[in-house]
Amino acid sequence: MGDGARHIPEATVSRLPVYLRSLAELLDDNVPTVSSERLAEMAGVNAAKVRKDLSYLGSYGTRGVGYEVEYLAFQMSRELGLTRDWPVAIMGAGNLGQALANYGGFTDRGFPVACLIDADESKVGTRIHGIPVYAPADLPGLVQELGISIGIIATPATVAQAVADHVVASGIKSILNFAPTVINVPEGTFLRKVDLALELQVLSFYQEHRTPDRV
Amino acid sequence: MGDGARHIPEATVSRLPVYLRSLAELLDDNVPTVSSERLAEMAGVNAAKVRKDLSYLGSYGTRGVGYEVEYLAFQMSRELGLTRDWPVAIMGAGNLGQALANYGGFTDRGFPVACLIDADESKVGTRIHGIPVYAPADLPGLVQELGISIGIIATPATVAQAVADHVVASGIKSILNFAPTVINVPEGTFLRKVDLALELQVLSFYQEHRTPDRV
DNA sequence: GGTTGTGAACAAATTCACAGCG
DNA sequence: CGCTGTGAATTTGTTCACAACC
Repeated sequence: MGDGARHIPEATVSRLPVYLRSLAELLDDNVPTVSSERLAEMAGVNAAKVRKDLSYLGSYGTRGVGYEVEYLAFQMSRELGLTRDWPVAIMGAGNLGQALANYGGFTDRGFPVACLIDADESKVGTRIHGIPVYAPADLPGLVQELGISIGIIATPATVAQAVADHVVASGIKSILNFAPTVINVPEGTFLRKVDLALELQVLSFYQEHRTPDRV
Repeated sequence: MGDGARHIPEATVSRLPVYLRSLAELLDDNVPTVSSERLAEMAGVNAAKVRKDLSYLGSYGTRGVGYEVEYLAFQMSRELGLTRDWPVAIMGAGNLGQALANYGGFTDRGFPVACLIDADESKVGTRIHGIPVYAPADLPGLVQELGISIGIIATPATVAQAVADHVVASGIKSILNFAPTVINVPEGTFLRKVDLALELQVLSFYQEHRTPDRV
């Protein structure tokens, strides 16, 4: 066991998955050690940032040598809580919900899609891409039985807040919101958002103002 | 005309679309003016931040009153470059590409999906959700003819860099990357990324470390 | 009175630069 | 000698607090 790191900055936390992906590539290629310089190149950041970020996890490097890939990958997975699966429920079996259910990337990375939830009676009881569709009222039971820990909101914006409330009431503590609206959650619930059109609007801004190199 | 704002901070730019969405709601409800306080509530930030952010666009508020919703929305749209459409090309007609093509949110917000591009010969020439599928070699011509300005990369990670290079070579200056890998673009090309699994991994971290209220 | 717009104070994040160690 | 780990410096972003103005 043993630890030694506490309070990792938010900015660092959101870069850890990027480093982990790079480490996975290196593992695939049987590369035994990696320098901060090389890891920075792979992750698209600079070397000082890599070293500072990794230092929050502990002193896992060796001066003059670099980081042992396998060991660092293990420590990072552990820190990120990725040594176990986190089943997710996708709220909304419309376009976006179905697409996400069919997107292999979640299951591959330890986030199996346990169920889809939709209010449409005609969808309940069917399977979409192999994933069973349940009614909203079934959610609390599913959370218990399947150990669902994350809710992905893929509903229209109009109902997103109500759906989020139901997700929280069902005992889920983490929400990833794809609906293009702000939702509020109580203390103790973690919320992140992905706003697809927002990203395009930001690109539009920088296209108008032929400003920087990389945004 | 007249202007008066220059060099808007990145953090502000990525909040502008959120404010704009709130303003659109207020417009729908025929609300004539809005205070920074109310706008902050709708956008999920605090009032001081709203005022500072809006001040970069110019002095569009009235002390003691607030901001005129319609006027502010117009100025913001103009600043974001949203007074015209920006046609996009989706690279990759697999799961994710098809889902994005079918996702109404892009077209609705001024980013019509002009085409899908896929290397698979059997898909080329067909239509998916009404969007025509072309071969990669057709891209430069399409950029010219359809005025495509943004490329959305929805290919597997393995080919994402090559696809990005092709997008850039075809004359596109803005890229939104959905592939779970880092891609490099030359100076003068704008790049943003959406990493779906990354967001879940960050939630996993905070779930392990029962840390904050909101992430 | 009410609300904006903004300098000044503060906090977070990034980068520098080098001592410390293998 | 090479590369990490980290304090210090710098930059960027946020929040405060209040004068300016309607």
